[in-house]
Amino acid sequence: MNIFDLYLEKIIKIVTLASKAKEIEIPENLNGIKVDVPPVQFDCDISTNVAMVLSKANKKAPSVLAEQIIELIKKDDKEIENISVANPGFINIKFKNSFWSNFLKNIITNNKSFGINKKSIKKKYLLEFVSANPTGPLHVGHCRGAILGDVLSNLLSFNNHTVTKEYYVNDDGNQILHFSKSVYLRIREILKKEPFPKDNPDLYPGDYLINIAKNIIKNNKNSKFDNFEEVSNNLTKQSVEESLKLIKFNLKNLGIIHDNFISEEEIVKKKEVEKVIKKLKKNNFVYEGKLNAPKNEKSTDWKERNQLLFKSTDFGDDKDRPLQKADKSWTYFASDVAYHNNKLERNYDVLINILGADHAGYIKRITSVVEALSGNKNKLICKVSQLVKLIKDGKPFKMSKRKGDYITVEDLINEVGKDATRFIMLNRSSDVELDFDFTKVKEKSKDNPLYYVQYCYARICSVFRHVNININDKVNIKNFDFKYKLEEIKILRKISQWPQCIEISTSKLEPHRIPTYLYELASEFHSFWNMGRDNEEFRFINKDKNLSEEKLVLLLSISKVIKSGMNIIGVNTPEKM
RNA sequence: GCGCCUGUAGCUCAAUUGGAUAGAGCGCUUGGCUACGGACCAGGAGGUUCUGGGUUCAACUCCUAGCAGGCGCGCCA
Repeated sequence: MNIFDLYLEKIIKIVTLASKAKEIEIPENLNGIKVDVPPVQFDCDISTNVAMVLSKANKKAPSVLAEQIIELIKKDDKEIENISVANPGFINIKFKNSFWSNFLKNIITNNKSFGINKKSIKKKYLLEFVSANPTGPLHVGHCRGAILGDVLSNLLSFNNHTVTKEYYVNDDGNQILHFSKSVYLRIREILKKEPFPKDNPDLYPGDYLINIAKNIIKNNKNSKFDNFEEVSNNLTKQSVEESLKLIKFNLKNLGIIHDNFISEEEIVKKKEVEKVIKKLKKNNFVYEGKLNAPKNEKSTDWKERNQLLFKSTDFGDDKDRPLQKADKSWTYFASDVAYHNNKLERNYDVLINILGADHAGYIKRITSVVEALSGNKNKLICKVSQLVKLIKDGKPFKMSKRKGDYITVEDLINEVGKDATRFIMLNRSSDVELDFDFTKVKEKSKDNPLYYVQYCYARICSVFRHVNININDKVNIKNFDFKYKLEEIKILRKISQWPQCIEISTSKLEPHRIPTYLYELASEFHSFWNMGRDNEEFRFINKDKNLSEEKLVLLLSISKVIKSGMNIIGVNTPEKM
């Protein structure tokens, strides 16, 4: 039940009817009309700008027109206690108690669907996220995008869309070869006591490779590991598998489970790259040509050559993008083009990619390809998550792949925990860089907004324990005819805004609004709770049984919204803390 | 040089996709625990929303020109 949508429909209906009766003029497009949350100082529940939008067409001052519309609304609606005009022409509405009683009754009986956006058309989404190279466990840098993707998936599913979560495994190309070579050298180190070359920047120095090497030795007792070329194929495959094991373990610890893992190598092997290039060629999006040297400092040794290019400049990219390397093997981009064609062939309505900030420069070319292949500019949405700045002991902490000293997801979960990690990573818009202060999150965990929200839920559970009601049971309420105090109405207003929070988070793919909302709701609750300290009237458990029931319904609705929101962001709501 | 992101209170950030007197946390400061859980609450101080111009009933939000910071800019993935 979205009361803002409800009243928007109502108001549009009222002005449309009035225009038919020649009482007021309306323009063709009524999109500007909105029903919104009024500022707190007005003590009203909803507010509309309808008079301001229609004032031009009626050649009347907004405040004058507003008075006229107020009369129309009053005639139509019996649930309004007070309706008034505020400068420069807003119409503010305050509901009767009965409205809120009905509202609560509605959300308690339909608590599972409260917040779902019922207007939106159900779609099939493909969400690609993480897709980190399978060369080792995940580190903190991967975390933010991983959590963002997972929560977007939850959010879309919550709104009854179909979502497939996919991980693209880059198990082909030079990096994988270097990785496999590193594993080989670790194996030699173990079997033949040959020291691992520490100074080769192409190799992967991390200690986790030793474990991977050990596992592979265990599984290949007959192999001698005498010649890299001989074992390379098999070894690469097994090394990637070992890496994926680590990655899946990390993801599971974060509470993330993908539906599909798609292998780049498989796509290349199946000649899907050739297939898609043929398709693009037919439509003149691929040609043989030369590229200019890139305009950065390290482009001194640039050699111009003829090569296969995708015409991404047709779609607004800076330059056309190469599909083939000098040795005629495919570029990363080429196989990614094939992968995206593969996605398109699986008939999804919308494709979403979650990328780290360091890959943002890649967006234009890949959206261009999807547009070229599908003819639809909005088929692929790329969402960027900005960097996480790690801070330890008040100082920025730089991770270095060369030294192998980076913080893994495992370290993070062990130190901070899944819930705190998810809540903090989500608490900010993905467009801004995030400060992740280790020492703070660990030491001062009481200042963590996660606990503030969880504490709200735990307190509610504690009340229910006192009256011997299981909070998860279906609660039978006989009487819904309650009289609410202003402080309680403030909580009800906040609850009524939950569907809006979901709607905006979903349409903009911005889940950070959810933790923000939950914090605000929890704040309303804690504030009310503390009023019961001085004044028994405000306590939830009361000698007057009817009064207690009224409060318990209110509490229950808060707990339902908190739980629902925490479910979406994938964080627990313990009943005791 | 070009592209993307950011610029809001001392610090870290919100702001319902253009609304009314721009809000929180931390920090500073004054107060509140014999309680339905103090992991909490109430109050105070703190603002030229980076700058200039434009669009309109209305701009933190949109357009434009700048300034500052971050990220990226082979045939690496």
